[in-house]
Amino acid sequence: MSPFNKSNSSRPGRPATGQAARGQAAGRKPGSKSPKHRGYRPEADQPKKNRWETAERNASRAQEQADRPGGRRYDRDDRTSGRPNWEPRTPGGSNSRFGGGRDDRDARNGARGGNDRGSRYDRDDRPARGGYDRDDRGSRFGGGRRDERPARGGDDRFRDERPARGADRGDRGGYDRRDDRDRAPRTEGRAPFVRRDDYGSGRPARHDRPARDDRGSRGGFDRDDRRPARDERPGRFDRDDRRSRFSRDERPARGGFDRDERPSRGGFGSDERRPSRGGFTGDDRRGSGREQRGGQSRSDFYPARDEASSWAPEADVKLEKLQAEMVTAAEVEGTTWGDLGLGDNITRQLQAMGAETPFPIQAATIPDVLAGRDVLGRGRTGSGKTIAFGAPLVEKLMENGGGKKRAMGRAPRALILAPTRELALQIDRTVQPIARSVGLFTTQIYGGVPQGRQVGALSRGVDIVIGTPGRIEDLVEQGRLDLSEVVVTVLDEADHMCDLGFLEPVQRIIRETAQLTPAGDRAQKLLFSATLDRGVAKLVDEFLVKPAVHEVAGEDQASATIDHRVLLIEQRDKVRVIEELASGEGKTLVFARTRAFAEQLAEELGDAGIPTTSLHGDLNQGRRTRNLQQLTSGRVNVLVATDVAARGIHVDDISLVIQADMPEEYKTYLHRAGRTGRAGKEGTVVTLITRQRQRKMGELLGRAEISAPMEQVRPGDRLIAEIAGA
DNA sequence: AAAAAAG
Repeated sequence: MSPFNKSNSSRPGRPATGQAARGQAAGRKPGSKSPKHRGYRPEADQPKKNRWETAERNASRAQEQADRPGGRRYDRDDRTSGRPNWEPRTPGGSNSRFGGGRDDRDARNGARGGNDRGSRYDRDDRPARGGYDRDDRGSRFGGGRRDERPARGGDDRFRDERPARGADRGDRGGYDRRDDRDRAPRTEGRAPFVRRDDYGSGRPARHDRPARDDRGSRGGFDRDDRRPARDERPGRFDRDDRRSRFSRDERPARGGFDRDERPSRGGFGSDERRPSRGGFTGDDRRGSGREQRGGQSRSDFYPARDEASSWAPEADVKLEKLQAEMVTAAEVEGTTWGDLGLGDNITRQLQAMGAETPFPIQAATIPDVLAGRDVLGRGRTGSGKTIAFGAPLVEKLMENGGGKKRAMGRAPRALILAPTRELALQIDRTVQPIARSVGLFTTQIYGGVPQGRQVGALSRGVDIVIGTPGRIEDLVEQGRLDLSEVVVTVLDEADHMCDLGFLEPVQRIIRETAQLTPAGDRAQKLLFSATLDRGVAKLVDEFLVKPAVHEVAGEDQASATIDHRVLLIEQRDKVRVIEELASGEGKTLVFARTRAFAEQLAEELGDAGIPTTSLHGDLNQGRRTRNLQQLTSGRVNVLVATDVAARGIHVDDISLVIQADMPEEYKTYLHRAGRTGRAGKEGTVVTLITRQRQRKMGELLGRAEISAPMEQVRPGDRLIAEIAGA
């Protein structure tokens, strides 16, 4: 164990293992007593700790009860019972001071305490697992008990044929200690307190390094270059150098104007030579001609956004829709998977999963994906987008599998990026069985869990990587994930992946993927979202060539099976109204704008006797997974979430979506609403606003093309009960 | 403001 590791494990709020964990469970934070320690805070802790012990006891009892099969009536969320009254912390205060500042990500996140590590709510979770668990398993992820794991299609059936632990979930417990030894040399000499920013910007040393264009083709066959032997590098700035392959200052300025230096990618080195950008609008197929791109219109496509890390609410602008090839449901009537070009194994698997015949969006995109084209797909929430890219992707990899199939340590050939871990997991649950049906392997790469298991899976060799940008980029930087053979890249929720904070990592990751397939074809990019709009231009312009654009005709909001309502309330009545709305029979998803409010609401609903759980970024990953599973399994009927749950997450039979806070963006409204009314079922969306927001809300609904009555209500009104019962 | 990275 390096000194770095020691301090690391006792960072405030950081989930700990082994000895440290026992210390924490007893209310001590090892190391934090020493002024030399990073976790040191001069006093201040004492009274709070006492409350903690009580809280932990209570929570532990509650969890034990709740965990017992057929245990007592669940009248209170174990998570919230006995919760101490926190002294409000300045957001990001202590955590970012000690643990944060690792890099610009923390700077971007600014005030926030630093992801899972600094989770304010982790502690509630800890006692629930019981100390003996940790001793037995040596893992803080012991909470991932098997019986609690979400069902995964086809998983068990294939367990035996898998390479050991390959493609497994990261949070099952027991991370790989050998990995620690492997990593030990790597962390030596690394300055733990140096912010990434410091070595990521303006350091003279950087200029020694070869500029990006000197590296020649990034194409992915220059392995030696891609995995520099770290030992050859000057020791002290090891990290810095490692960073270089991905480094920021080599990146073209955002928005991707200076393509000239790049080796011709698909033939557009500069804007002038760029072949019909209109391809993006589909006019290579449709001839829309609406895309007159004179030099002057550029700023429309690349709104000059301030790069500043400070966040300012942006106006909710409705960007132009993409001109797309329309499919109608009638057209695809009677089409089979085989007609679209999928093989027998995949067809059988799809049918085993309940997808008898293709949905329209699938029928539209699959042939183009198989033909090797770049594809943009827009399908309403719940319209089957995952299979639309997952199935043909697997088919393509299988066809071109060659002899490398199942080779140890083979590099992945497909990459699927998602904005949240839960979505990545969910995508894998769909794609993995399809891949398995033809002998291909997937693995999930996402943060919040130890990386050992993921790295292990990669070193055994996988075909499809599914994950979130942060960890993927991290493993690439570490040289543990080689994307140079990735010939199909999928962005789910692509418009969201182009939002500030996501775009740049995504661009860096895509730049690491292959440009050409071994056969010399262009590597494919597939972008999918229910709200695909001009926002993806930044990626389309840089990475896609003449993409096919598809959407399903007639899938507008008016045709959806969702009932929209807006309730005008007094601010002080909000919680009460939510209680009344959430006390109905069906599954209810409540959206709050901030984690703190989500947590508070969950607590208050629990106190009101409504079994409620929560999902947001202040929970550790084990807890997140478990809480979502509680809703899926029906153990609780109410989940309060931040927008982490807004996109993509599929839970059967959510009958009511409550927006405790109005969304900032019309697209967010559509995605939140899309958690209900899935696959033709009915659902209701209620948005609570105060009178001051009335106008804004009206405009937002207009952009979303939704008409909803606005009605004023007070707690106890019959209308509320009607909606709750609906 | 949310999300996304440390074994």
